[in-house]
Amino acid sequence: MLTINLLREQPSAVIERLKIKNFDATEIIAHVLDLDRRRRELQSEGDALQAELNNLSKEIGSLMKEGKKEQAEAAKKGIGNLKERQKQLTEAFDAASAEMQNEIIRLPNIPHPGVAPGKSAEDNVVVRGGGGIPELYPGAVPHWDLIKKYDIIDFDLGIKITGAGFPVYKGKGAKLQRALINFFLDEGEKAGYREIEPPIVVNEDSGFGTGQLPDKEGQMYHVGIDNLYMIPTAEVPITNIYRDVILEAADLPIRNMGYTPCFRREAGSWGAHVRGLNRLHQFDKVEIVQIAHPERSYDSLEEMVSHVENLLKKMDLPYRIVRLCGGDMSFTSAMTYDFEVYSAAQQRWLEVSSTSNFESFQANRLKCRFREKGAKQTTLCHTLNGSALALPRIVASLLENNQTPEGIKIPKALIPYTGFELIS
RNA sequence: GGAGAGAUGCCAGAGAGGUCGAUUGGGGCGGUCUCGAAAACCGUUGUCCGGGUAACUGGACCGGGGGUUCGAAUCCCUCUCUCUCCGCCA
Repeated sequence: MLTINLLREQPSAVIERLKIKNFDATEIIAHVLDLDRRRRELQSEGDALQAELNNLSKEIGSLMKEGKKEQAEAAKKGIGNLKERQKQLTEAFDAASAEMQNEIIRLPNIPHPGVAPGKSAEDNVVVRGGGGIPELYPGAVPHWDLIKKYDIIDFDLGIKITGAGFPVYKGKGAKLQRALINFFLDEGEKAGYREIEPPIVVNEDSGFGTGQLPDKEGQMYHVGIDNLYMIPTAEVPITNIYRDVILEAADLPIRNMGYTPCFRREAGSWGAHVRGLNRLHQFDKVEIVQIAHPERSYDSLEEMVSHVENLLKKMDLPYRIVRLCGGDMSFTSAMTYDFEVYSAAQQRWLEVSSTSNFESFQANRLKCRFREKGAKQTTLCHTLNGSALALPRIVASLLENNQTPEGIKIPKALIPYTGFELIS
């Protein structure tokens, strides 16, 4: 959520920069500023009235104390009208505030000046890449065939137990999951992240804090009886640790990470290119989250990008890093890097991580602030997060890229974690 | 799940219709003393929304929401959470 101060102070600059996201904010901002003006007028009038009422009450109080009953009763007489007026003012103020809030919430985050304009993924900027595209042997097949051949991931069994998109990992398939999670967490710890094991269902306030609610409730599984939401990403609980918190500047940046299963309904997004592990309702992910000083949040972003890149290098996966153009960025992000690994048998790039700086957009909703040493004033923090990493597509490309006639070779860095070198 | 108790500022804890943003203690910060530190003493210490260049100033906030009243931290209703006992249980 953008701050009202920014909209007040530089409305035209906001409109200009939101064009990069192909968003025309002209009308919304005009409406917001109008509501803001009205709201402030109403508040001034309401506050003055309240001050008058407070004074009258105090007078009545002292009259009562002095035993001047009649005078006190007389003073009560005029109050009725004032209270009627106050009721009107309060209602008008609440209405204007609520409407303003609803309008502001519709505005996406402002992209960083470094974000390129563009309409779709076609316009994204490839920053760099690494790892050679492997030459597969003639009998190579996509991962959805490999998992059957080696009986390591079972979609049909998942359908029986739960439904489509809930795979069952078996034997070496299950152990590979566990190995990847431990590998990612250990690497994260080396990079200075504190490990968190959060709840995987959250309340409404948390959903609102990171921006899943009120808009995207259709994308989350909802536990109706207790009004809780199953998390689509560990970003939600881990970032919400800092909801309604005032930090010290010296505490920043804060680096947390956590492994959780993630649940996504993916309503309406099934179709071509989502076979096998490419898109699931439940998957495992290690998420890294930083709370940063506004002046240094892009250092944090670079640091996170290097960390993710390092993971991909260690697993010898062919990858590329892409800076998303305005049109392909999420509503809440100011700058996003996507990491893609090449899936040799599918012959396409698969997104395995999205690492973003949200600047103060989430922090404003979260009320996550910090204070400079000695300062009285608080300032919104910047929040960042990234997948490091999401498992399914990593598994897909590991299986496809490393397949040989003898079986699937496990990358060296993972062998200490799997305890085996080959899936055969 | 049943019964009871409770929710106040960074923490502990007063406060039970009138001047309470809230006694007091601890902690933190600043100062005096000291070569320095401790102790002691003095001072200070929340958040949010308006107005004002500023000094300053109006309003709100005592778990959330609603009500009674001229006036509520204090009374009533409701929700949430915590604790104790009982039951159940990984």
